[in-house]
Amino acid sequence: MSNKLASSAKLCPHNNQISCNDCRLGSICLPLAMHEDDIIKLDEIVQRGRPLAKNAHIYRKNDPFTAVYAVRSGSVKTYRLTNDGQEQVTGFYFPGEIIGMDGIGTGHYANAAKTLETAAICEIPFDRLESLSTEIPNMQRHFFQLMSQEITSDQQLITLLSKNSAEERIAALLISISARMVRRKLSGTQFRLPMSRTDIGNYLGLTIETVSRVFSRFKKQNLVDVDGKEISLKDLEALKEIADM
Amino acid sequence: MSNKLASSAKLCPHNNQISCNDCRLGSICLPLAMHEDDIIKLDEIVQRGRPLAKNAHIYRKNDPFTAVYAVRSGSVKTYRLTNDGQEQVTGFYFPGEIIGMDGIGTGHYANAAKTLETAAICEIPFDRLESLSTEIPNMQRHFFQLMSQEITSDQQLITLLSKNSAEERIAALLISISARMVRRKLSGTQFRLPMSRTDIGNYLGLTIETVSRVFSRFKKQNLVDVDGKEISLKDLEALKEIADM
DNA sequence: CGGTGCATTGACCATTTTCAACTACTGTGG
DNA sequence: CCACAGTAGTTGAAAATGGTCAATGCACCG
Repeated sequence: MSNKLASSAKLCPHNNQISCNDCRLGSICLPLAMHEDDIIKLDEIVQRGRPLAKNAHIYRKNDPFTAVYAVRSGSVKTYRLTNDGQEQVTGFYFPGEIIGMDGIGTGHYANAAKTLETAAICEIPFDRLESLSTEIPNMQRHFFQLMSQEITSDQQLITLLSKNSAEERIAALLISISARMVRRKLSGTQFRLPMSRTDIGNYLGLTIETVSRVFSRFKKQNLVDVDGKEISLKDLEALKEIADM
Repeated sequence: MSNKLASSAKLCPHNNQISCNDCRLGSICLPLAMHEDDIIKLDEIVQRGRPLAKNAHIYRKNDPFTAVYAVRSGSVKTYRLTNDGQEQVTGFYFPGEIIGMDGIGTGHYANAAKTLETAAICEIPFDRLESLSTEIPNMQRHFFQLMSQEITSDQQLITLLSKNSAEERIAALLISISARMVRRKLSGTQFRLPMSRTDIGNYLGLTIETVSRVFSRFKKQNLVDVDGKEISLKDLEALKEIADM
């Protein structure tokens, strides 16, 4: 019976009874490279809320920093507001990825995070994570790695925005999402883009019209098949070539 | 006699005998908000090399990460290489600012850093800083802050590249450098830009020609006075307005 | 069934890039 | 000490990329 429960938990990522040990994201999420007994300690501090609706805020800019969050299911965007109130999307996050680390320094989140669709989120209170880090050296190291991954990915985006054309930017985003799908053992060539064209454009520094036109061009060149948010990458190699990797 | 030495040390930032306690960058560098006896401990691990020539590398991409560096005098740029070998400048750094933290995660620097002019650099071995951090809680906190400042400033650049015109980008850079001059108790309206037009353009995602034209336009509008690398900001308010702050 | 939000497409426009010519400055070797 | 090559910066004209404005389509929902 309890066995049956565990196995059904593996199947439904929205389930909030699941433990870090059972979670099939273990191989890419925080537990990555942790010993089983350390995972149990981590598991004890992780708060699993009920699934959030689409467009729900996980935290807002300037909220006091209390926790980092792991996406368990669904997807999330982070964004900043410019001085004149415009939105700037700074990242898209998929299951197994961690958000909220930008708040560590100041004690307040520098970004806001909201769900792009129904999503389940694990909350990891930072004070408890901090004390856990002193117990588990691997934990601290892994955490440092996550922070500097954030820096690295921001700098990749800087390069993309600074040097690449609209087509190159969009190809790069598709390739990046594809790779993250593969990491989750899902199809890297057929998936659903959870974000709107507006969000894509905002993230890549393009207007929604340009995004739409590039998708149409890619379609005409038989590089992709797009039907609204459903996308299928028909020629991954050519896309990688365009994305310049 | 030793008094005389100490006072002359304060005057010459290239001097490598100076201690963190005497360094006039103390108020903005790592010692910020540290107790005097903690500064002495920090001082013991800081390596002060002789001044580096212009265009000297402090570290290269993929060098093993062993230390972070504080700029003591002169200035530095950090940059990445794109897959096809182009340079992408990711930051300019002035005295009191810390570089090299992008290496913490992977154990290898993700960027390269080179001097823009003759510069003195303090090397802070990371393993010793790490153990010092366990002794001095403030130290660890301050260090976390530095890392997330890096994230925040990268994200500001992302926003700038994504949303702003050439004029806005350049105004924003000038305002940023001006503010950092003021922080060092120097003139915020008259200074020397240590980097080339090429570096500015590279950093801001513009061609060198566009940078040059924007400077000329600003000059015509009496916002600035430019003579090569010497610049004087004639109308700080108007520039701030353009930079959208 | 009409409304609303999101996406697509076209025509036109603006900003920035590209290409090219020219100037000023710097350092090196004769 | 001068000449000259090489580097850095400025300016102009033409080209291109992406943005703006506007019309239309389409799905979802009260």
